[in-house]
Amino acid sequence: MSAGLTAPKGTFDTLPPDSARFLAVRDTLTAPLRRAGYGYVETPVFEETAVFSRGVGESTDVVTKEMYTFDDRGGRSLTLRPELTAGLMRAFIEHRLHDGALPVKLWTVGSAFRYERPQAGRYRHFTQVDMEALGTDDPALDAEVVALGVQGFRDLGLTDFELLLTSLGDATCRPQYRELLVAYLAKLDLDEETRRRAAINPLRVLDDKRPEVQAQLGDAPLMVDHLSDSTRAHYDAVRQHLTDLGVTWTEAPRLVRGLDYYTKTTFEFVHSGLGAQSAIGGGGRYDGLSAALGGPDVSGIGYAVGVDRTLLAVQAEGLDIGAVAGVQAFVVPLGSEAKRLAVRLVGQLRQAGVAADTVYGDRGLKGAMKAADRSGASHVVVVGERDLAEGVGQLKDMRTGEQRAVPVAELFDALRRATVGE
RNA sequence: GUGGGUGUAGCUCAGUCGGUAGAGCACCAGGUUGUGAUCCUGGGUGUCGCGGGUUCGAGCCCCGUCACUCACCCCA
Repeated sequence: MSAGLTAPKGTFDTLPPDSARFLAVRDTLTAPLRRAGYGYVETPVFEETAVFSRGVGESTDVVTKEMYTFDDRGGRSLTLRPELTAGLMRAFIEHRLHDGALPVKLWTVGSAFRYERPQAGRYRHFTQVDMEALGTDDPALDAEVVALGVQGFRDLGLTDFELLLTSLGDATCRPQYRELLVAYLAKLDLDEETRRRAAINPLRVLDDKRPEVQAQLGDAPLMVDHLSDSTRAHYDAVRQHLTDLGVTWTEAPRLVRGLDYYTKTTFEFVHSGLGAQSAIGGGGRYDGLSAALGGPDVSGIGYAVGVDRTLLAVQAEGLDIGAVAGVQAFVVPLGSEAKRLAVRLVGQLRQAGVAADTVYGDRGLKGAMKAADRSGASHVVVVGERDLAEGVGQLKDMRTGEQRAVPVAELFDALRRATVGE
């Protein structure tokens, strides 16, 4: 709009009243984690670049072309986190949490950064809720993690979302399957770009949305048909537990994730009201991540949910969440003497836990009443010169319009009583 | 990174054939020298994204550029 400073490309500001909805979504998504014994963790928003190049995977798009990487003044290569799991795992290893009781259950929420072409629901700066259950390879834990994700969306009132579920195999069966798939893809008529992708990560070709590509994949071999016995047993157990937990899902044998660390159970939450960027959350098991970062060979599972995208989903479904409460009481002074009383009264009310406000700047009575109306206050006190001369203020109920004189000394109590229970 | 669409007031938008801007909402003030939400009246709050070109004259036409947006890709 102006030629002045603007938020960087691909970023946005969240302002009132939308910001209240953002907070409500964020807190609703994390509540199930807190109820399930997950502990809050805070890690830096930037890490040594190796945390991501080794953790997320050297060959991934995220690492090769989407990271904000820079050298600091000490010559260290640092990177703004493109996701939150790798940093959490780094902290888990650094502080030897694996030496304690297992599983270690953690969650965090915060900013992530990726240099991508902005699009609906895709930004260069975004906010994720991230949770991890580390150190135990128990299918019941996989089910717990998935169910907690579902719970967050349910608590928001979302209905137009779906859980996509599959197993990506493990270190024993995936390499064999990968060979099968590579051989299959080699026979297809694919463009240069897709051929390159097939060489780096053949599984990702399965996820291609272009009809001309999909048309050729009709009888492509699927990972779920080539799982090892133990991996299959694990996946079966996960599904059994999910059924017991009342979670429904859609089998998605072609589901692929763009981060290299995923193994076995893999899932995505998609919402139908968001356009192309339909994934509001995703995750899975990553039994090789700790070792890749130089830690012990421990397993892990977790997910990331996009707070901004979930907010878009909430709005797409027209859900009324995080409505701004406004204040309960409002004081309108006329004249400098009344102003002192108003400031004092509002201060007392706030200390007593009553949400209160007054007007600032030079405003006439009409304008002040308008501000009082906008504030959402149910009760307003008007104090003018004439009232002060009589030692009273006018207490007005904004809903009924009724107004009565109250002695100045009793205004605080009268307002506090009037707003109780609101 | 590739391709399409759009940029006019705080917001949503109109602007004819090229003649230097308008509506609704919002906001402010007055009607009521002391009363909001209704009503009436008044107020435009603008670098027509930016830069250049054509023209007597550009919001409108041309070129470039930036931003936003949608899709591919990627993914939260």
